[in-house]
Amino acid sequence: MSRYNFKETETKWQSIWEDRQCFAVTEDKSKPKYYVLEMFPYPSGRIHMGHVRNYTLGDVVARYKRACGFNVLHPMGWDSFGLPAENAAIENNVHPAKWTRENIAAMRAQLKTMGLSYDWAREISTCEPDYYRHEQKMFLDFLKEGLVYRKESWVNWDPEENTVLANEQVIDGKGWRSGVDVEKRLLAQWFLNTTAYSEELLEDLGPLERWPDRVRLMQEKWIGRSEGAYVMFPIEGRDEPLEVYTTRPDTLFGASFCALAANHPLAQELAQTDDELKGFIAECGRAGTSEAAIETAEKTGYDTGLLACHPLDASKTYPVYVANFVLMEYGTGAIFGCPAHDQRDLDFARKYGLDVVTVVAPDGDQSFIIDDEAFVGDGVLVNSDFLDGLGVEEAKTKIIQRLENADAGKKAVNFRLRDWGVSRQRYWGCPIPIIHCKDCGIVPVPEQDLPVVLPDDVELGKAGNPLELHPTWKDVPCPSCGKDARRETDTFDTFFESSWYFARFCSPGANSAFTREAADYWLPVDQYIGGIEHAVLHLLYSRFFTRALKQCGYLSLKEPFEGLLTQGMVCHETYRDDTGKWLLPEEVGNSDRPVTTGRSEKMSKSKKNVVDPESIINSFGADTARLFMLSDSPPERDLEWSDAGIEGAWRYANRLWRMVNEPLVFLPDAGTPEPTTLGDKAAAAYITVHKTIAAVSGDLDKFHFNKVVARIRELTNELERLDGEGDGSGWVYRAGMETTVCLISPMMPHLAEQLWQNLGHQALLADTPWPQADKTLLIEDNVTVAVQVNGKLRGTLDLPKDTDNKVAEEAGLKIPNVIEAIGSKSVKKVIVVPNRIINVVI
RNA sequence: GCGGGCGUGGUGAAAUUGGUAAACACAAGGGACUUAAAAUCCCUCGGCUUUAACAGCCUUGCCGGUUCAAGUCCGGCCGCCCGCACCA
Repeated sequence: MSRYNFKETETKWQSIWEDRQCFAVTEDKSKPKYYVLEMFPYPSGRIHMGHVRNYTLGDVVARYKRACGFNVLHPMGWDSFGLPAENAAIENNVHPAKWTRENIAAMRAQLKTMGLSYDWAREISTCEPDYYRHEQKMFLDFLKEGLVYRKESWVNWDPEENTVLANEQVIDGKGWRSGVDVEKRLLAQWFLNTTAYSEELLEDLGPLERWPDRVRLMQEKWIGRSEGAYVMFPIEGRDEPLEVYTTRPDTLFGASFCALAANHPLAQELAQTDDELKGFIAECGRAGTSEAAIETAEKTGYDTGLLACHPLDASKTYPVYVANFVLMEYGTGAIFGCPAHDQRDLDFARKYGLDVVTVVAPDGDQSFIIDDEAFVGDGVLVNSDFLDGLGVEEAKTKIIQRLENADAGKKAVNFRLRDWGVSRQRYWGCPIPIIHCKDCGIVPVPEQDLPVVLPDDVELGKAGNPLELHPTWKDVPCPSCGKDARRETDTFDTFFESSWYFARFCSPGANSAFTREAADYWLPVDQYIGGIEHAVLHLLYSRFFTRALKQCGYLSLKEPFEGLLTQGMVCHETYRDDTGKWLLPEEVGNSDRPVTTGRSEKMSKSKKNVVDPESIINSFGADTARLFMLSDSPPERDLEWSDAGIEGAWRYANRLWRMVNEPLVFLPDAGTPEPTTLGDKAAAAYITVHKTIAAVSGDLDKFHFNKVVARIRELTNELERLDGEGDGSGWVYRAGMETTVCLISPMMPHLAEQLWQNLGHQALLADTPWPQADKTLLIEDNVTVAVQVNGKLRGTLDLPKDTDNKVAEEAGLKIPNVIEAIGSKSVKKVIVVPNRIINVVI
C-alpha cells in the first residue's frame, strides 16, 4: 500500500502550471469573462488560517469557472500601507518599507505553496509609488469635482506623545503606549463627500442580488435614512435658536429637556465662561471618539442653565443640558428629549428628575402611565394640544405643517452616514498631494509633479507627525506663486488604497490608473470573497469610490462587486496555565503547569490559539489543508480548527490516491468503450456518477463547498463497493474515478492533476473542461413518499413518480401501521403532496 | 448602548427553503488483519421504554403562537459572534 507523496507532487505541478502560464489571462472577447477576487492581505509577515480559508475559497471558484469555459481573472496583491509597519519600525528599528517588502516576499512564497491559480504577473503592492501615484491623481480629480473638502474634526490626542491615536490605540481612555489620559482635539482634515451619494448607495443595494441579505441590511442601517424634521427652539436671552433634528416630531409636546453634544458650538461657547462645564466636556472626551465608547458610557449631563422655549408655545420652557450621549456627527448635534417615548431620554430624565409626559398612548388610553420603560410603539396622541386624537403618522404630518407655517422648523430627510475623513497623521501611507501656501491657500500639486513620493529618511517613534518633523520634505515652492510654501504632511486613510485596487488589477502595468479597455472588459468583479468584518466600511467605501470615479470619467460602472461571499472566521480552543499565561496549542502537552482549556475563539496572536499554515502544509500538503478548509463548515460560518479534521482530510487524499493507483477492481484502459450491458450494482453506480456531477456543479454554483465534499465522498464510497467481474464494474469504476478526479480538482488541484495523469491522460486537468451530467440518467422513476397520521410519520411508500393522488392515498391507507394509528377514529381529510407526503388527519 | 447575524447528536454539520430531522465526516466503542504497532477494512453510534423488533415515546437554545404539517414562518426571552466610522 503506497502513500501519496504530496511534497514531490505539489511542487511538480506548481512549476508546470507556472511554466505553461496556465493562469495568465488577457482580454479575450471570444470568451465570457469571470473576475474572482479575494480581499487582498495586509502583509503582516506570515499567512494565517484566515488567509488560507479565504484564498482556498477563491481558488475553488476560479478553477471551477475556468473549467466551465470562462476567461478567469484571478489576481493577488498587497494592501501594504498601514499602522503595523510603523509599530514594527519603532519596536524593531527597521524601516517600514523594508519590513513591508520583506513580509511580502515571505508571504508570497507561502502563498505559492498553496497552489493558487493566480495570474502572478498582475501582482500589485499599494505602498509603491507606481500604485499610489494614481490615487493622488484621483484625489485631485475628486477635488475638481467638488467631492473633496476640508473641515475640522475631532481626533484622539495623546498629549504625551504629541500624536493622534487610532481608536484601537485608546484603551480605557488612555494612550496604549503612554498610558496618559487621551484628549479630544480639533484638527483640520480632508473629507470625501460620501454623503453626496447617500441616497444612491442606499437604493442601489436592492439590485445587488448576489450579496448576502445581512450585508445589504447592515449597509442600509449604516446609511440610516430617516424622515423627520428640523425644529427650532428659541433660547431665552439669545438671538439664535437651537436647531435640533428629530424623527419623532409628533412627540414635541412631550419634550422635557434639550441636550447638546459636548462638541456642539454652543456648548463650546458656554464653556469659555463656565469652568464646571469645561470640566464636564473634558470628561466627555476621556472615553475616546469611538461611538461604542460613547454609547456604552453611563449617560451623564450638565445643566447649562439656559432655557429653551417650545417652538409653538413660548410659555413652556425646557432646561438645556450638555450630554455625553448626543453625537455631533448626527443631525444637528442637538436633540430635544421626550422621556416617555425614548428609552435613553427616559433614563436621563429619571436620573436628573425631569418631567415624563405621555403624549402617545396605546388606543388613546388617557390613564396610560410610563414607569421605567419608554413606550415606543404606535398609538394615539394625548396631552398634545391640536394633535390629540391623531395617529403617530398623521401627527407627524400635522406638526411639521404647523412648524413650517410658524417658521419654526421643516420636514427633513436625514442620513446617519457621514463624510469620509481621509487624513491621517502618519508616515506609512500615501501622501496627500496638496501644498499649503500663505497667499494662495490650498494649491493642488500639479499633475506633472506627481507622484508625491514618501521620503525614506524619517525618524519614527518621536513625538509628532513624522512627515511634519522631516527637516526638508515639506518645504516646497508654491506651484501657483512660487513663494515658499508647505506640503500637506498628512497621508491617506488606508481604506483609500483598497477602494480601487480591484480596478488596478485589470491593467496593473498601465501608466494611468487602469486602461479603460481593460476595466470595461473585466469589471465588475463577478465574485468578491472576504471576511464578514468588512461588511460595512471597506465595501461601502469601495462602492462610493467607484461612483466617484465614474463621476470623474474613469469608469462606466457604479457597483464594483456583483457577487459577494462573506466568510466566517477560523477558530480554535484557547489554553492558559495557572499563571494566566496563554499557550500555543503545541505547547499544551509540554507544559509543567496545569493547563485550562478555554472556549473556542477566533485565532489570534494575542491569545496564541493559532495553528501555523506553513507547518500544516509541510506536514500534510496544500491539498489536504485546502480540503479541510472546505469540508465541514459552510464558508459563511465560523470554522473550528481541529487536528483530527486535518488527519481525516489527509486520509481521504490517500484513499483517492490508492483508488486510482491500486484499484481493487480491474481497471480497463482509458478510452475502452462502454459495455453494452451493466450489472445492477454497476448501473446504479453509473447513475450516481452523473447525479454527483449535477449535484456538485449546482453546489459549486451556490458555494456550498461542504456539501460538494460530502457528495464526492458519497460517490467514492459507492465506487469502492464495486466488486463485480464482467458486469461492467471496471468500466464504471474508471468513469467514476475520472469524474471524481475532475470534481475534486478545484479543491485538491495537485492531487487531481497527478491522478488525471495516472489515469492515462496527456492533457493537463487544468485545461480540461468540466464534466457534464447525462441528463437522461438523472430522471427518477420512483419516489419514496412519507405517510403521516396527524403529522407523525407512520410509514413510507415507494411509488412511481407522479402517481395519481387518489391512488397514492389509497396505498397509504393500506399500510398496517397507518391503519393501527387511525384505530377507531374517522379520517377527516387526507392531504397529498405529490411525490412528497401523504398526511392523514383524524 | 446601537445595528446585523447565529444557535440542530459527544463534535463539524445536512435537511430539495413549510413536507421522512441527523446525509457526509470527526471522535468514541467493538471486531478483522499483524509477532506487535501504524496503516487499512468491517460493525455500532441522538435520548428513553420494552426480552425483542422492519415497535413506541421524546428530541433542532428556552417559552408561546400560526398550520393538516415547523429545525424552517410569527412574537417574547436567553446565550454567543461580527461591526460601530483613525486596526486592517
